[in-house]
Formats: sequence, structure tokens, C-alpha cells
Amino acid sequence: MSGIKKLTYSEQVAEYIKQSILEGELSPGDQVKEVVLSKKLGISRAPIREALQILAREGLIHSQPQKGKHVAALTAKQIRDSYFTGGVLEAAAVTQALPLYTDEDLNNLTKIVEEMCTVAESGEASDSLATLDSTFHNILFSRIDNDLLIDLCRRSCQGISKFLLYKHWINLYTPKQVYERHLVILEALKSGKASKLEKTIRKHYTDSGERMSRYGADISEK
Amino acid sequence: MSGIKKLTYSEQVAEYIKQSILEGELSPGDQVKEVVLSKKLGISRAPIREALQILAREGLIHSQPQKGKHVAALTAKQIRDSYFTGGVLEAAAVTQALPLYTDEDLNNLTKIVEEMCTVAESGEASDSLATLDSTFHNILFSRIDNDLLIDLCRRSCQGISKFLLYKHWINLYTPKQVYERHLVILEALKSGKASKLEKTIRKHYTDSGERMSRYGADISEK
DNA sequence: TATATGAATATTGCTGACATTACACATGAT
DNA sequence: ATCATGTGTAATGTCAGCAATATTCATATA
Repeated sequence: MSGIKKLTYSEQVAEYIKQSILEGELSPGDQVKEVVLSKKLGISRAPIREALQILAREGLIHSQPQKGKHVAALTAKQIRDSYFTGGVLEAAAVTQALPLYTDEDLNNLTKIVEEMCTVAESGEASDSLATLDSTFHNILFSRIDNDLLIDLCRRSCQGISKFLLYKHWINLYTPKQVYERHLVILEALKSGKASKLEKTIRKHYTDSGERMSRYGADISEK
Repeated sequence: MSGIKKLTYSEQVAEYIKQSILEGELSPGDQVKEVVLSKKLGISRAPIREALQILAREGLIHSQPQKGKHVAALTAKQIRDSYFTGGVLEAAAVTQALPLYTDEDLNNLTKIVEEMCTVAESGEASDSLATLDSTFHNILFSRIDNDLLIDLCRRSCQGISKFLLYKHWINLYTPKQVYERHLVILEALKSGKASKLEKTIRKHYTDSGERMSRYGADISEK
């Protein structure tokens, strides 16, 4: 049912640039020159300009008229601010959806946290933790009936960690810490207490932001 | 010192479209055709496309590839959701800045609220209330040291009320109600209690969203 | 009458070239 | 030597036109 939609050039280029960032071919602070990309991809500049605007909308590209577009380079403070904002948003979103989570949701979340525990003890590759984390938050998002809120959640810090700082993100916490950090969220959820849940999620994010800002600080210098 | 910056066509066109929405020349749901604007303004389509993308980024324009770009038409629920989100954001932002507000800030806010009271009793044109409201929130924003947060605040619902639904917005509350609604925020601020402040601001917005959604519901039908 | 088919039209997506602006470097004056 | 000025280059901003896609409306068919 899905997957057969025809993508416009702009959208494909946007994906291409995201991938380039992920693979380290483009680093924060780098200027993205339109002609370079247009020659490399064999298309004209117009769709590339549009792609860059799409990414600017997602916060991955910073644009200064007449000067150029650069891969977002965040200061330590901006990283902390992003995570703080993301925490505020996800906390509010999940808390609002609190009455909507089913027993099955809680079971699935529990399973994920248990898997995290297993991974932590077995010392596997931490790559699987990334997908577990992703799934965890996706389940949380699944009951949120507010598209704008979800969109802003994803934008404010998930986009940053997943693309700009992915290499650092996977090393922020030890597997055991990842497990514990999600466990407390799950427990707050099960407690059913709105204010506790909101505090817990906010702290989850501000902590991440704090650590990420230490890693990311040198990156923004370049 | 300011005002002499040269604007690019795209930016000017974006402003022009905003103005058109304000003046009712463009209504929610209307398709914005590139050629029409390009002929009317005497420039080519490229800057107009970019302007539309800028506005899409601000949520005022919805874009569907190959189909067209339309002035955002929000359902009642989307309006409520926007205000809820805006409330969450501004509440968190102002609360975080709570220790930073100076006595002068509080004095200025008090003056504004008193002016609102005056206007309410004298039965003036409610247009001045709009600027007072604007100034009130601008002072609140002035101490917030988190650009992303401010940006998202402005995007989530201020953009909507100020452009898409301006005509309704100025009629949402009676002058007296406007005065009272800001008074409680000011008092919460002066109390210095973070949790009270956050609750108050959130309620301020969800109430607005509730009312706005009733007005705005028929608009989205068109 | 209702529905399906297909041509005509309108609109967006994309292209290549031109115009304008910003940056770097060289040159000259104090 | 430092700073101001000017020139050249490289990048973005803009243009007019072509290509691809979606919509409309007339026509035909059950």
C-alpha cells in the first residue's frame, strides 16, 4: 500500500543531504553550495534550493540571504536549549495522552525496556539500542492526538540527534544507563501521575541535552 | 540603525502574502497560484515559490506536491491543538525565565494591564487591545534566553491568530475579559510560583483555543 | 441518468542562462 | 605596517521558457 509514491526531485535531494550528514560527508558548519550539488546530482539548481529550504524548515540547514546555506552548527547552549524544548514538548504530549495508553501499549513498552536490560547485560552492539529507543518513543507518540505537537517534538531535538549529532548520540550513555533512563519513564507512566510523568520526561531530555552539549561543543567550532 | 536593510524579493513577497491574508484578500483554503501573483507583482515565479515555502515553514501555507499551495485551513481541532501547544511552550518559556524578570519588567507589565483596564472601562476601539496584548507578550518573551523556544511559541499559535484568524481573534473576548485574563497571568508572575505560573499560562491559551475553534470552525469548511 | 473515457487546459516542477551581491585578494595611500 | 579602495571571482538571487502532472469538461456508453 505504501512505497509506490513518486517523489519530487526536491524531496529526494533533501533525503540525499540528510544521508550525507549522517555519513559525515557533510559536517555542521559546512557551506552547502548549490552548483556543487547540482553538478554532482546532474540536475538544476532549483530543486536543490527547494530541498535546502525544506531542511531549513527542519532546522538542519541555516540560511542567510545572499550569504549562503550551511549545515546547522549548534553551540553548546543551543543544543541544551533544543533538548529542553524537546523535553517540554514530549512531556506535555505524553502526559496529555496519559489516559489513552492501553494495557497493550504498556506491555510493549515493558518488553522494550526489558530488551534494553538484556542488551545492557550481554554487552551487545549499542546500535540495537538506537532502534529500541526509537521504538519506545514511537509507541509513546502513537497515542498522541495532536499532529502539530508530534511534529514539533520530532523537530526540536530528535532531528538534531538523529542527523547532526548521531555519532555522538549513540555514545552518550552506557547501555545500562539507557535501560535505567527508560525504566523510570515507564514507571512514571504506570504510576498514572501526570505531574510526575511530566517532570520525569523533562529531566530525561535536559540530562541528554546536558551531555550532548559537552560532546557537541567542539563540533560547532570547526 | 534599523530599517535600511535590503530585502530579497522572496521576503517581500512573503510579507505581501501575509498582508493579503490579513486584509481578507486571501482566505483560508484558497489556492495561491504562482502565475497570478507573479503577474500581479511583475516578477518571475521563482521568488514567489520561495516566499510560499517560507510561509509554509511558518504554517500559514500548506503545500501538496504537484497539487498546489493553499492558505492553511484549520479544523476546529487543529486550532485547539495549536493553542494547546502554544500554551505549553509559552508556559515553559516564561516559567524558565521567571527569575530573570526585573522590577522594571513587572512595572511595565502592570502598566499594560492597567491600560487594558482603562480601555475596558472607556469602551474604546478594541484595536488598541491588540497592540497591548502584543506588547505584553513581547515583554514576557524579552527575558527568555532560548531562541528556539521563542520561535516555536510564535509559530504554534501566534502566527495563526495574528494572520489567519485575526478578524475573529479581536472579537474573542470583551475588553474587560482581556484585562482580567492578563491580570491573572501578571499575578501568577508576581507570586513567583513556577507551577502556578505554568498552569495559568496554559489555561490562558487553551481557553483562547477553545473559543477560537468555535469561531474558526466554519472557516475551514469554505 | 450515472459513469467512464479522453482531449484540452491550467498549474506546478524543472531547466539553463543572466543579474546581483558578497568575499578575497591585490594595490595604493597615509 | 595598517588601513582604505578597487578589482575579480564565486556564490546566491532572479528570470523566461519548457516539461510533467493534475484538473476540467465534453463526449460516449451502459
